Amino acid sequence: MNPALETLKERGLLQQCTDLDALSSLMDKGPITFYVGCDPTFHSLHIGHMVPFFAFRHLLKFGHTGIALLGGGTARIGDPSGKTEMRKLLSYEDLDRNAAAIESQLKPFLGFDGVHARTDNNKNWLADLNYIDFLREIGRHFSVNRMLSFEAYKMRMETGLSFIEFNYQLLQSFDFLELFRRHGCKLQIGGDDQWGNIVAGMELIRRVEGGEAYGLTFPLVTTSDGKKMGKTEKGALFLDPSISSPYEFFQYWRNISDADVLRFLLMFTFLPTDECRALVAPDRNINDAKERLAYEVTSLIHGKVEADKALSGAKAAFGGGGDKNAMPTVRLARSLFEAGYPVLDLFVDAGLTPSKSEARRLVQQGGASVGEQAWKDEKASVGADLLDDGELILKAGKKRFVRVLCD
RNA sequence: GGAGAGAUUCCCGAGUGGUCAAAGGGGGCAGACUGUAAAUCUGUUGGCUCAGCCUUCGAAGGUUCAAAUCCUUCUCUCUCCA
Repeated sequence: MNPALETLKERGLLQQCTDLDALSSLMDKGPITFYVGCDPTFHSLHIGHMVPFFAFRHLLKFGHTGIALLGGGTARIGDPSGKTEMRKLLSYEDLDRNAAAIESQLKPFLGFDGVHARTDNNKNWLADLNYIDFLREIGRHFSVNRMLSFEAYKMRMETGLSFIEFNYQLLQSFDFLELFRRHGCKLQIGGDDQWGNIVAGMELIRRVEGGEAYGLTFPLVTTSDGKKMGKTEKGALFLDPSISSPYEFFQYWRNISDADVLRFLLMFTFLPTDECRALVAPDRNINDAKERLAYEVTSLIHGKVEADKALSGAKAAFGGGGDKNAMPTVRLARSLFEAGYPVLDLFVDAGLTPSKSEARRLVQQGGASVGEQAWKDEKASVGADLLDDGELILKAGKKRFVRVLCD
């Protein structure tokens, strides 16, 4: 098999391919152009979105040319694949803003140079489409019977599928066709939920242009307990540091299940395969592997400086040395402590708890610590005497720490 | 356009005049067990000046000593028919 495809396979980034043999020999002959799409439905990507972009980088490394397609046009509709409900329609302004934000998140990761890696936005060709022309030229190639048989729509057949969403597949197929025409793009990669859309695009290219194109999907990333990673999940881990701080980001990876470590090392880092396997060997401490994973991914997304800080902060918080300065820190006025800081207020102000009621619960359930000491009395106040050199460590539960700093 | 059904706390989903801050499940949080893991068990899960009070059951009015529960109007969703 072609080495690039081989790499994707051993990295767990290959779920299905429309014609693996043919694609492999095509890629053997020389660099090809591929694309991956991403709809700007929010102003930040989350880690689940990154899987295709890891594959993107692998393919770049093998000399292929990638296009990251921002779905400024398709996002006006919303992809129904795998969703239970219609997505809220966003304003064009929001979509433009989101697309710009996402592009700037991808830039450092993919290093768009305009030659080997570039972006495009399908708004460029979708926004001003003429409906009648589109139906004549593109719509006639789609069989509704066939579309209805796609797994992607099954779920929505239960809850209802609007016509606008039903068109999504045509638009995505049209994207593929456009990229094929404009840039000779012959491969679309994406999550496995995109299979139907990808196949449809491939077929459209064959019908309209008589061209050969391919599709390749990655497994949908779930955690070993079956939860969807990122995507619809609530506690999605975003790339935007103002939503998910680098420290939180690091901790997410540090705390994944044992069963996921190898898979995630392969998927979300560029460590050599052998090294990934060695890290999880039975004679090695699995926690070291998690730490390495956390460090590597954080470094890829937030940069080495932030990764070092997060690692150091985590060590300080969990008692493995490290640097306290790198722990999540909150500044509070010393005078508040001198006056006696009610614990509940303190926990809220430190951001460990969203409300005083929750702070109260935390204390009552024995999850609160002030300066390494369990704090039992919800009514008591924290005085300045507990400050150690203007500093105080607060703990909520076992994993959430904040270092309070007073001037 | 016609006929029905529905909108409940983060999500799903009970509740049909007071005993409802609202069953149950999911998720979250905390405790025990551990390895900053998983699984399991336990507790907890609107807010506050917390044995009390305040705000929540699509929106606005109304009936009542008392409404998530009854009436009116409105908004939205779904199903069936045309």
